[in-house]
Amino acid sequence: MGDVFRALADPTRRAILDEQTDRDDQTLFELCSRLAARHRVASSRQAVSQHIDVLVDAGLVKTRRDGRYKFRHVDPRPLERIADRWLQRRKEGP
Amino acid sequence: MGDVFRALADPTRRAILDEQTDRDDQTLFELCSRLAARHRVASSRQAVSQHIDVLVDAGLVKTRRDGRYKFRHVDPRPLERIADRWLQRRKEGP
DNA sequence: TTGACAGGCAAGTCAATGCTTGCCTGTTGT
DNA sequence: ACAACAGGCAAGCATTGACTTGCCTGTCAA
Repeated sequence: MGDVFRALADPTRRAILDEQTDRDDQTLFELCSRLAARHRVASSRQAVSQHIDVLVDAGLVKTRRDGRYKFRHVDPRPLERIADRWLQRRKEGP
Repeated sequence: MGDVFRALADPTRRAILDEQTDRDDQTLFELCSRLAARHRVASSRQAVSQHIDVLVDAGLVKTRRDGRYKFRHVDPRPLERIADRWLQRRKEGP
């Protein structure tokens, strides 16, 4: 579970999540070019690939193979319990 | 805003948030002993102090001076918008 | 079949960061 | 006043982690 927090710590990985949330099922090359164009991320293909490994390990990204392509999409479920962890003392009522 | 994610990336800092959420307004020494006793965190006083600096910079912890004591309490507001960032494609309806 | 393409693996480099050590400032109680 | 206590500052060390480089595997189209 700590993997989720570590995965979110890097701004490039957050940009990857942003981009993949905006456009699902991108290939690695497509993701790289869109990261460069729309998020000012100038990382190499290998760097992006390694970031995605971290996101996959954290359970935030799922992959699907199709021939020589590999598609990735965001799984936001691990995020849903993050904020709740320290909101126990929230004021009751609306 | 990226400071919040970076602050949450370290397990010791998450333990500090846990402990401070459980018992508000602790001094540094009190926090250290409780971290050791209840969270198996064996960090020195200076290490804990530096972690708290990171949490303060992220806006997750507020401090209040009272004489030679300094009390700290969690401000969970920066966390409330974290999860929402990547939940845009959530299924609609309940 | 073979060359081009999508992606993966592994070692090495370099900067960020968690932690320690030693010393200093300010406050309180006797 | 002064000793004990709560906390802060700064330099140094060691680990983590992001990124690059070079090469390899597997797939598709001409």
